[in-house]
Formats: sequence, C-alpha cells, structure tokens
Amino acid sequence: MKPKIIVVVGPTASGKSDLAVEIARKYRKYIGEVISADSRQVYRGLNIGSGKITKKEMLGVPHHLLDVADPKKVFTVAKFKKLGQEKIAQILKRNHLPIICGGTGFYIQALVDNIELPEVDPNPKLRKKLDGYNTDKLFSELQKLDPSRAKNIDPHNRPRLIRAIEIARVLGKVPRIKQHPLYDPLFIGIDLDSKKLREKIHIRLLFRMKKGMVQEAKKLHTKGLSWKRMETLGLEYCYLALYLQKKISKNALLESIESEIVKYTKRQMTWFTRDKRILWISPQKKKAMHSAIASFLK
RNA sequence: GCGUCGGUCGUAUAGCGGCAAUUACACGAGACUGUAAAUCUCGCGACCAUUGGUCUCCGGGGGUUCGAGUCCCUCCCGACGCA
Repeated sequence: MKPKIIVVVGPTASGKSDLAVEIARKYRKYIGEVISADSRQVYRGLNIGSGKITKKEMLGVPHHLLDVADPKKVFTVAKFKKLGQEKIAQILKRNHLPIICGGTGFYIQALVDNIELPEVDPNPKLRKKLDGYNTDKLFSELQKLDPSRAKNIDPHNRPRLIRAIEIARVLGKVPRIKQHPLYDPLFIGIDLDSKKLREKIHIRLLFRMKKGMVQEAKKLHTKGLSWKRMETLGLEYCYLALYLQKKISKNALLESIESEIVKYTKRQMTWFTRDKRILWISPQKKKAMHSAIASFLK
C-alpha cells in the first residue's frame, strides 16, 4: 500500500494556503504538514510578492519548501522533486500526513507522479552556442539527434528545443517520460468562478501593495538581485522591477500585474483541468470535501 | 469662419485601385520531458464547409471605375493652426 497524501491545487488567490492549513488541523488522528509546491515561494525574500503564507497564518502547522533557495540562482523542477520526496519521507516517518499545496502544476506532477526526468545537467556552454542558432536550425538539429522527440516537441519553443538537444547529446535521445508513483494522492481543487476569482485577485493586490510589496522588491535589489533576474521571475516581480527602474508608471504597474495574474490563473487552469483525478470543490461545499477526505484517510 | 491633417474589426495602428483588410495590446482556446509566475501554439466580421465557399464590412450619403478603406463631390465628427 502506497502512503496517502493530500494535494491541494487551484489558481493563484483562490485560497489554497488557508485550505491546506485547515485540512492539516482538522483530523486529529492525522497531524498534517504542508509542503508548498510553488516555483517562486521556494526563494528566500520573495514573500509578499509571491503570496507566501506568513508564520501567523500557519497556525502552528509545519510548512516545508518555503525559503529553500537563493533567488539569484535558478531553482528547477528536478531540485523540487528531490527535496519534496525527502520531505514527504520525513513526514511519513513521523506518522504525519503530507499535504502538498501549490499552484505550479509541473512541480506537483513531478513530485506526486514521480516522473522520471532525464538526469542531464544543464550545460551553459552548449546552451550559449545553441542560442545563436535560429529556431529552424535548432529544430533540424533535434530531428537529426532524436526524430521521435522532434515529432512531439513544439518546433517554435526555443528553450524546449535547446533542452531536448542538450539531453539527446548526452543520452543519445530524449527518453520517453515515465512515471512510477510512490504515493496514493487525493487531489482537491478549489473551484471558483472567474468573476469571484478576479475580485479576490484585485483585493489581494491592493492589500499587498499596502503591506509593502514595492519595498520588498527594492530591498531584494539592494541585497544584490539584479533587475534583469527580477524581471525573469514574472508577474509581480517583473513589473515591480520595471517600476523601480522607472520604466513604467505606478498605474501601469497595478494594471499590468493584475491582468498578468488573471492570465496566469487561466494557464494554471488549463494545466489542472487536464488532470481528471482532481476533485473540484467550491468554497460553499466544504462539507462534502471534508467527508471525501475523511473516507479517503480511513 | 478659413486652412491643414485625420475618422479602419474592443483599443491603438498599417493600408495610397484587386482586401475580410497589417501589426500590437486586450480577449478566447490550448500545449507543456531540469527557467514552468517561465516558454510556446492556435483563433479573433457572420454563416456554411474537406481543399473551399457565400454574405456583410473601413464615419453618413452620392459619384468615377470591370473593380473603391484606397480617387472625386458633399455632409457629420475630432485634433491642430490662422482668425
């Protein structure tokens, strides 16, 4: 029997963190510990802007994989998967219940389904060279190395083409993706209608501005995070970086962040709705959710 | 009142006689093998359809032309300049 875990998913601002804490505290027999699955909350110092849960909001529930990386360096799915598996093992050893909670679909898939990622380290030299090629050339290069991968890959997506070539160079080809799940997951998805979600996004944004999101970004920069790097972090940090460099106005800052977040939630939903295991729960139907969890844990 | 420039698909913009009409944003749908808040694809007048077809479109009205966002006349609206 595989160990049981709970997975809480949903778009940004839907209230995942609170729900995870609630679940962690609800079942006395199973003491819950939360593992965050968020590609930005892993970084130290990205707090308000990434919507990281505060100590107070944790209500004593242990949280893992927050603040485990230096924002100056690139964190990856592979690292996340490794750390996540370690954390889950530790939690299970204590006889506690792991609750994975986050909005980064790829991270969740990697960890929960234990997908086998090709063990090929990034090769900066090769990447630099390949970056000089035009996209058609990258594609034909991959076709030569691994025709079957070339068939499935998006021929316009340069970063993916480069990574595929990088792998094929070392392994001869890009291995077919395999998964060997280690856990028995129950997926809970937070189901909010888009109007309600937009409202929450708006209110939350204003709240975070008040809490000092701009100052946070400024501080990150004085501590050595380059504007360029901050821009690649996306959403709020991207526009905060532009704003602090005086490239956009305050109005543009707020408008851009808000509309980018809305777009991001759509991309998240595109990912999540593909996973038929997810039990979608609207906030009014929490009772049904809890009874589903209770019977799952039996 | 005179003069100049301009009014194009939600917004901004291209177009200078063969056009359902460029590009960007917004919007919608979707993909996802180590940057995943990233990266990328498709659609965006309507209706049918397999390639394709039919209709309606560029401020209003009229005209020239086989054919008009595109040229001419006129009217309406806006910006700027001169009064």
